[in-house]
Amino acid sequence: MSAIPPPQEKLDPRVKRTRALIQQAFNELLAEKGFNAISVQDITRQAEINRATFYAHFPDKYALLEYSIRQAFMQALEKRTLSACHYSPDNLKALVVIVCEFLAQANNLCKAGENHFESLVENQVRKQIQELLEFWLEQVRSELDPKTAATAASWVIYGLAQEWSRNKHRSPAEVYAQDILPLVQSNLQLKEDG
Amino acid sequence: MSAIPPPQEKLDPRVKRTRALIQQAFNELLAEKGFNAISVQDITRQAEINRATFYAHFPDKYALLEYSIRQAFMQALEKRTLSACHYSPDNLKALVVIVCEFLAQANNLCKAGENHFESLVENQVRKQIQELLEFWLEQVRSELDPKTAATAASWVIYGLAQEWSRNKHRSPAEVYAQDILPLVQSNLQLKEDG
DNA sequence: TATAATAAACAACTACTGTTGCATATTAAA
DNA sequence: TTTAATATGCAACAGTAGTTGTTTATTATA
Repeated sequence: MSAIPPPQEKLDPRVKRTRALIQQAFNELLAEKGFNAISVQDITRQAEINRATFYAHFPDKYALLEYSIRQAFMQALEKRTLSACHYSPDNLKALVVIVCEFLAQANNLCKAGENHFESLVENQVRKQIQELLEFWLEQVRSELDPKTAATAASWVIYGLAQEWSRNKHRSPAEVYAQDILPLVQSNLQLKEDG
Repeated sequence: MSAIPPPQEKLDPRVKRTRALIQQAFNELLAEKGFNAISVQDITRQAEINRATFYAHFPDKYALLEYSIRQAFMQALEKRTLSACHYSPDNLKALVVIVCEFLAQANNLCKAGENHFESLVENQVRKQIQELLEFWLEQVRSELDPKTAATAASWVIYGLAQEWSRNKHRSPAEVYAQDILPLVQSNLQLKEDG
């Protein structure tokens, strides 16, 4: 059994049930206390499964968080069918909005300053941004190689979105995305006659 | 006693000694096994101090790593007297080189894929890049507010340097820094007639 | 030098981690 | 329906994480 489970194909119903129980328990606990304060014991007590069973699915609570975040962010992307799209300024702006809103929501889940929480969110979200950008850039001409441009842009998007999400007096995500769009685009270094 | 100790002022010699022992033990252990594999017990055994004493100085091993990284990166910056400088393209390039070389060195310290290690390094290093850039931007005119420009540029610098440092067949840091300099500068959105 | 402050050592404690071997229950497939 | 595979439950294990109260040793200061 894989530790970070791949997209659910034909899954043993027991596995499906157990993972759902873990996920639900985890979400409930996240809502009531910070990620740091949650132990694997807490999760398995809440889910009413055996602790050893948890370790059969995830190496530790950090892997569970990574998995949850990845799932949630993929869902946010797919809800707006962004993953299947090509590059356009509008799509890029939509991507920024999604990241902003996702991080704002994530900030509500964890008490301030939960270092590991933030780091794991970042890793998972930024990687997916980068993958999407690389996919887009395959179809568009840039001054740079696509890998470098996608890397630069993904870090900028994530970084700015995170700063925005922590700002208490922030403008709407749409407005902010519009504001920083030129900055983000400058990292893609697109050729004008593309 | 503060958990993340401030720059050493007049410090009780016992405190100084203990922290030095912890640091040294930590570095020795990092050299021989990955960060994940190191326990607080390991550190205190190696340093020949009591385990409770460790907790009097650092909340956990992650805080110790943060402290070590911060110290090391600050030293790398100061060695080239960058922190006292103003903005110039040459200084910006030098900063990129420093980050690249620092990350290349850090990658040697930890076995591949040590998730928490990388995250903590990133947090500490990127914050310091951002602080320095904000300091520079106070003296220079930009299209954006300094905070936003510094945020964007700091994420790009860190992100690109990290990708570069993981590339097995990488060009010299100087060359790479020169290549990506325009990209980095585009995030600062400097006014030409500054 | 005498004294007050405090760092470090020590020991004990609760709780959690990650793992293992085995029994039981569920599932899929012949 | 029978059978083989496997997920889960269960119990126990050694090891670690943090914390606490007390004692001892070191330091700074009057």
